[in-house]
Amino acid sequence: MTVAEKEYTISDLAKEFSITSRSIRHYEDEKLISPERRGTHRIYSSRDRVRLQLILRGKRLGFSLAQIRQIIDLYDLPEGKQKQATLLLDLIQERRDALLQQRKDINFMLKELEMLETKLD
Amino acid sequence: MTVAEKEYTISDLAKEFSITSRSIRHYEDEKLISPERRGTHRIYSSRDRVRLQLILRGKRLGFSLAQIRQIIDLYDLPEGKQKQATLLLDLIQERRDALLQQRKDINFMLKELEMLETKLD
DNA sequence: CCTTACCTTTACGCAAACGTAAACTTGCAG
DNA sequence: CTGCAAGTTTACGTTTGCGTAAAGGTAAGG
Repeated sequence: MTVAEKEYTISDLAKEFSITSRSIRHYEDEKLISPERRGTHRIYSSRDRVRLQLILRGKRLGFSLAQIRQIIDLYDLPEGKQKQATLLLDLIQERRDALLQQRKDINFMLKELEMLETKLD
Repeated sequence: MTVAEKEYTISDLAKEFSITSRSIRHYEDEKLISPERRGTHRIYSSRDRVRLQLILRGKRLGFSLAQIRQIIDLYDLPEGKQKQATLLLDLIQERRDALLQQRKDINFMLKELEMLETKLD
């Protein structure tokens, strides 16, 4: 007996994350998400909702949709399959490096903003 | 006696930061930087170089050139002038909030990447 | 059955951030 | 003086990430 999964319409998610339905459909066009279809209508699961959150996080970090897809694809690993594990680890390392650089940039800018603020006595 | 300031050509900086001269000229078109002219040629000072670094940092963080200009303009305050200090402080706070959110996003993603990595035993 | 709200696809539009080609000009090295 | 590399402007082209109709399908209430 499977517990009833939560389901969402496209506008449910659009409202919740303050984006347009158009954007969500666009992410689908770009293969970032692929909700179930009930007839013609899209039905989003909790997993889809999580994917959308990942997408938006990536966007806030300035990643392109293509890059975000790369990251997301990492989550959909065939579990046991680590055939190309090396490639994946490389990709992960690459992403990590970018994120660490970004964190440095952020910390630098935060310091600068602080200095600017005190300058305004 | 002023110490001789370092000077750079456009391709000096392009090479150093691994971008094209076209990009640098574009930033100038968008009023993000305005190097001295010696005849028709552009001459970049150390201050210009720092500005360029700021621009690139902003880019790595996913800010638009327009947003970056806003940030950069904060650095060029008329020193004593805090006439619109409130507006500026608001702007600074806004930027800071965005940066803090980004840092959260980064930390989240770093954790996720770590989990993914261990999943590849 | 009909309205109303919400969904669908298709497709053209648009701003941002450069790429790229064209057609010069400039400034040294030889 | 002559190359030749590197600079310049002008302007059209390209990609990304949606906005915005247009034209209609669908489901639930009255």
